[in-house]
Amino acid sequence: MRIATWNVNSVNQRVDSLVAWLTARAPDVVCLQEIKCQEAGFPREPLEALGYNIAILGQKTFNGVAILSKFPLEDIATGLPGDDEDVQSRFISATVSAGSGTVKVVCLYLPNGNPTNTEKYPYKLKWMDRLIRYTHEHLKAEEPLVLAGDYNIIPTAADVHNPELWLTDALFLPRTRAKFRELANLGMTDALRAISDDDGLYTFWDYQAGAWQKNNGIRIDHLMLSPQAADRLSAAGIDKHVRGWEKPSDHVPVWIDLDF
DNA sequence: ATGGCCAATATGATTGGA
Repeated sequence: MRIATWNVNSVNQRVDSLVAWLTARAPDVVCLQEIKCQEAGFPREPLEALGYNIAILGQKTFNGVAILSKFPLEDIATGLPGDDEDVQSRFISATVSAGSGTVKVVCLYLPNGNPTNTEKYPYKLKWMDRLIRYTHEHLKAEEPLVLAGDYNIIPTAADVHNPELWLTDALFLPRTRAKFRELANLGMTDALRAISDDDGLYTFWDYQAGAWQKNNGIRIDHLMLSPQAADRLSAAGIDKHVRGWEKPSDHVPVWIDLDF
């Protein structure tokens, strides 16, 4: 089973790229972030034509997440538990069954957290605490679980082209990275790092200041795997070339293969 | 952080992104 994540930065701006990429990479399940539309405005038809079922948590203008799956989507749930006041559309989950196995897939869009001297950074840290609690609870099932999405977290200095520039940024602050390690230490495996220790593996290049041309990137899109999912991991990759397409998102797709 | 961007909005300037 191939599972991918991609922050598309407006799904309606990315339909042509999405169709081209889905056709070439042929993922079974795709987690999309920043669809930037309500459910009624989601471009269902071209994606359903490729054989995908779709679960959507939309929001006007900002955020918004969706899961595409060639297998039926069951037990769809929206919203990360732990804060009834949080109305931002950043979390949707579903269970996917292939013939030979079942996996729970979570699609998440973790808050950016900048500027750090505003309420945005505490919101990010609290969101991470909620994600850690959610994961802790769901790991008790001892089943394949994949947390895929835009984490807005640079885990280590090996995941950024120029670490010095990010030292005070919400994506790279010690407190942010410590909470990411806390998630990992529950027993979640960073799929890409289980496959490769290479430097220069990035998933985001800013639109500004020629970041793409200079390869001034960061790795912030991740698939975190429960032990039962990690034991089935056979491959992982970043589709970097997509950043060079016409009218690109600033993020590129990341994918894994699980042996189901 | 930023020279340089991009997307959405009852739009033509502002907000948010990372």
